[in-house]
Amino acid sequence: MTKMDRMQGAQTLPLNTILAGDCIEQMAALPDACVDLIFADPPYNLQLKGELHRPDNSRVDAVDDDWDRFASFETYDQFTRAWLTEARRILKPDGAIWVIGSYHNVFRMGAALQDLGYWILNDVVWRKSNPMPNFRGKRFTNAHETLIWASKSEGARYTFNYEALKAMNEGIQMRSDWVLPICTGGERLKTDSGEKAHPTQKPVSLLHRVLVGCSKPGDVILDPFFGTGTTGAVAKALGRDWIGIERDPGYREVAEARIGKVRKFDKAALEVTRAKRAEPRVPFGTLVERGMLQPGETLVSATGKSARVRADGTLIGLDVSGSIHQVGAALEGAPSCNGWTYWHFVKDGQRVPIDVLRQQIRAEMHAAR
Amino acid sequence: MTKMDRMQGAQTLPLNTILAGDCIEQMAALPDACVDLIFADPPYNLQLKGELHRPDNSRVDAVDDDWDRFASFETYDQFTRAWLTEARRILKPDGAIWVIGSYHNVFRMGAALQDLGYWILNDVVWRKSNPMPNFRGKRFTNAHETLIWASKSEGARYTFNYEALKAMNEGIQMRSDWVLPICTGGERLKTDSGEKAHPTQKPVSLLHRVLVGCSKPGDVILDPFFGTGTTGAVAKALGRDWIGIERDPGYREVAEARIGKVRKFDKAALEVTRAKRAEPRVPFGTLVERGMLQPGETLVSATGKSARVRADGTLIGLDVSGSIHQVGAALEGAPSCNGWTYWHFVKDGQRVPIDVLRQQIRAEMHAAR
DNA sequence: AAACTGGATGAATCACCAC
DNA sequence: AGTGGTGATTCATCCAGTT
Repeated sequence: MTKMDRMQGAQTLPLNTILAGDCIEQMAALPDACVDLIFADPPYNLQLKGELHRPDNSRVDAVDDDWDRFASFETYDQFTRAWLTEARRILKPDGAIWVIGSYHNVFRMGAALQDLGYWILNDVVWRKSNPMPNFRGKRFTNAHETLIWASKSEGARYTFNYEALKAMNEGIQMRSDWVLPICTGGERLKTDSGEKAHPTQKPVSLLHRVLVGCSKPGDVILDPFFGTGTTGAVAKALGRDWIGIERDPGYREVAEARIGKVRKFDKAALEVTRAKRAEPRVPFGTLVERGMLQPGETLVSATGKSARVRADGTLIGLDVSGSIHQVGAALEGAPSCNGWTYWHFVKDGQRVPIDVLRQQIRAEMHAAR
Repeated sequence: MTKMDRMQGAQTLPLNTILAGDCIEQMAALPDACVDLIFADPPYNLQLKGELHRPDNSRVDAVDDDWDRFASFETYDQFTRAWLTEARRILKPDGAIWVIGSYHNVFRMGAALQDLGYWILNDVVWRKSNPMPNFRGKRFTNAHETLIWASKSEGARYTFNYEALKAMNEGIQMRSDWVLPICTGGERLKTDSGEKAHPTQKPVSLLHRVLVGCSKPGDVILDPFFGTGTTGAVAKALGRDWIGIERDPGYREVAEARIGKVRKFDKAALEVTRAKRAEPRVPFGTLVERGMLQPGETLVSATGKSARVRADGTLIGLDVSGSIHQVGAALEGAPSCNGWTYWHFVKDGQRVPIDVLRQQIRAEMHAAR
């Protein structure tokens, strides 16, 4: 792309503004092949039924906004295919799209992307370091969301800043799973009355990684579900042009104010994004799952006690069952016990502390970082 | 389910065998509602174009077997919907399914599951601790695969061993992202000539977590894409019955030999941490009947509320009377309240939760059994 | 001042049995 | 099948207020 092209585009495109209205209609008013990258965080169609309370009886503030309600999967699919069709038309031939969703909607979006001729490059998992737990103990903690990265078509020469991402990841190739905290604290935009300005504000760190990895300075980034404008804020800071589309006047107002305060190349703000990296916790159950220890196998202590391993990674001794720490403490009559050093397995007649197995797993995890 | 039902099922179902042939035809020959859990690892529809080479020019041994090739998304969808339809028919009403895939096929499977009436419970990310790097540096390291866990229909009472999974994870509830290594080393089955026996053999650890978490001893587990039989091997070790379906005689042979060598873990090892919900119900009135609490006695809460015990096992407070739960909820203005943990009696100046008395009764019931 | 404590909160498809 | 009663259930983080 020459400088001249960019100048012409800049004259006709509503750069660095928020378009008011429905995203399909607003995209329809844009010319063909004018956008380098699209980031889209559409309604998830959560289909929540009743209220949910935490064990302390406080009420969970659910996403029950009108914009997230659809009559059926069919209705949702029609909506999805309509906006993805317009999005593809306005993408440049070597442009790309990122979409984000949860299991409620992401499978439908992925299938639609493929059907419409997009070419999926990766799916990326945003592993939340601090998700909301499953309060009723009925399912796994819903601890991630899924992003899909796709080019406009097969064979397109999409932008991928491999070295920048590798540098961002301490010299190791960036993987398809990203550990990032959810948007809380000072980053979370509030109304004057102290409520959250938007129920699903995405963290700056997520957009930072997407835009650093998959766009260049001067690129045009479009977000058809702009909300409170995280995409615009990060694009501005990184020296990209942006176009937002948002229906809700309240969200637009918050986004305008927010982006107005952003300074270009504000490196200090971007450094906040790094996720903390502590020594990984290795549950004892992992050793059992991986077959390093067998259910039924006997562990022994230096004091001559013994217990047997169960399939769920608990131990069972005489009259007691529970974690390696609990059973160790009970057998010794002690208030607490470090099961990792207390318990040993027997190999070739030798007692080996189970902590040796934990070290092996930690070594693997470290290599995979 | 009674013992008799299980015996009848055992007589008609081809338990603990590998059925030879196409999975749709073989499932069609099974009766309605006969299976507790399905684990399915279908062809991924990978669509690899040419050969892939590492930086040192060695060739990557990719999945390019015939069974993994489909002419188009339409063909793949037809196949997917056909086998998922049969799978749903043979599932018991409270049964569930796990499917695994990558971005090539998982979006199509997820949408099909929803369209066919399955109810998605979680999507789970298998985060590989040792994935193959992206040799060309054109994309993110493809470091995960996606599993979908779904019940047969909305509202079904699926099996979820919450406490066992929590125990397996050092006392913290299990999340939707699982870090597990890929299947390598001694676990990876080889042919006589030393090649991989199957291109996509799944690790035992993955199936262990699925089966410990979502099935019970004695359940019937079906795997319609059996391959080298990881599902059968883990099911046998965990004391579950299994049915495999596999087209390829070579894979069947490897699987048979493999499963023949597996030993079932003993009964004590298969016992898993039990949920409190499984404990017998004790009416509060029993404590009064047995004289553990006296009619007229005052109970107190940690929040400073109080109420008095009546002879019929109800409480009476200011303006309210009813069960321990109802009075607690009313006094707190809460939607619900667990009276067992909310109310305390006073002994030697100390507040003691009435749940302690319930535990005494349960211990007696246990001893008398 | 630094450390500690209590409260709040986040895209959530979050019981089950007896009558 | 619908209703009502019992009673089981949470992790990481940030902030405000206190020691």
